[in-house]
Amino acid sequence: MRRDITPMSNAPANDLPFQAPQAQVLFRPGDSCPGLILLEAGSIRVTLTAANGRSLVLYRVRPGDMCLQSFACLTEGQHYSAEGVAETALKGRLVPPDRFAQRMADDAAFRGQVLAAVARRFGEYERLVEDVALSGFDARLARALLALAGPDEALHITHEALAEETASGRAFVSRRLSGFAADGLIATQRGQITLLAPDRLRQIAADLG
Amino acid sequence: MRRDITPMSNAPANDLPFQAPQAQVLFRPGDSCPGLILLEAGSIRVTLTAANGRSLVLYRVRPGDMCLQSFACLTEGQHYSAEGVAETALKGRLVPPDRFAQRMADDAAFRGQVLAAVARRFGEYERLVEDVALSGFDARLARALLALAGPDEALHITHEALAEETASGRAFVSRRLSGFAADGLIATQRGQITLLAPDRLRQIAADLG
DNA sequence: TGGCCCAATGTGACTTTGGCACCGAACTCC
DNA sequence: GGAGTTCGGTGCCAAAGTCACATTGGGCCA
Repeated sequence: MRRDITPMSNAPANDLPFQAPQAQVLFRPGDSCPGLILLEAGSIRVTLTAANGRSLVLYRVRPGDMCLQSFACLTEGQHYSAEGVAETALKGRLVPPDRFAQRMADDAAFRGQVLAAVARRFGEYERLVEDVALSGFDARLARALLALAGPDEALHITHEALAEETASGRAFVSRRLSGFAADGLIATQRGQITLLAPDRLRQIAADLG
Repeated sequence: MRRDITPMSNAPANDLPFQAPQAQVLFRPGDSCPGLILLEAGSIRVTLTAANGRSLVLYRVRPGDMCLQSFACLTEGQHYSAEGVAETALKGRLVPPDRFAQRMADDAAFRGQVLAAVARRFGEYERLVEDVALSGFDARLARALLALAGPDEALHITHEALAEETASGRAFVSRRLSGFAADGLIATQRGQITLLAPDRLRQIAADLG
């Protein structure tokens, strides 16, 4: 394990409880893997950075889900290939590599849970590829806004961060947000965006034609 | 099973042998899943098409590998989300859903094989996302040329097909190929491309800066 | 309060990429 | 050798991404 994820002392034999503060870097490309993280509370953001310096958000791990970046490490003895950051304070459990192999063999419920998570992640990767390779930018931006908005239809996020979400550039995000605002879809303040017409955004996100 | 993949009659109890001719469509989005394909010979091309009509090649299944499009179906009872086509004549085995579940539970070697394949596919998805979202076009094109070239440093492929490989448009592929040819990197004839300077192509494919 | 600093945003100019249309060249099949 | 079809080249324009620089808003501190 790396970068002081804190194992708690009264851990049961197989699942090691852990927690991490917000903004903690959980793993970086090249790190070896301490085990499978089962997340109980918080959000992990997994980011990929290319050789040329550009980067984007691959996916997020939410409570009840597991961090499958660890998966390749656990089954193939590989290393992490992306970066994971705690978006919020985290609480969860850590299944060490040997326990992971054992539970995959013996524990049908655990196995089912892992396979289901793998299947979901495959689906999300497909959607991501479709998003970045086949969708128009406005659709991608609208999807990001809808996905990141809270129940109050507002987001606290900078244009810079939105650019990383949409695999685009900050300047272009600014321009398109201005466009959205001019169309009455959103209202922008510094560091905050409010969705005024989520239904019309959903229509843009559908991206036909 | 769909579109007349041909199960052979003298099949052993659990793995159903199958074969398919070249250009056979193995599955389309929405199809339900007949089982896990273990490929012994040939190549399956898996293609994703978006609502707006654009499409790209997600990955290929090669001999010794398995078609994990089936995976989500087998573990979650979902349906295919992409299209699979036999690029060449295929030979392989088909593990039906119930046998799949059983072997995942009982057969450690099989389970290991599946998990390894899953881990590999995750890696390939990451590379694909990096390719289409973070790389410049010339790097993507160079990678496609290198990946698809035979041992004789030549490819038989149309610009149209290269456009689908690179998630781009045919016209733009033509233009950039002309550029590559002008730089002495490749030679083009109708329906064929010869790599003249694979090392320089690899350098472009590395895409720094 | 006023000044300062810095992160966040707005904008002009330019490059790269993608889309569309149309043309000519090359191949195929009679 | 003529017709039809596929493939590739090119002009033109729109979308997307980049870079540089101006501007704004907020927080912080004397």
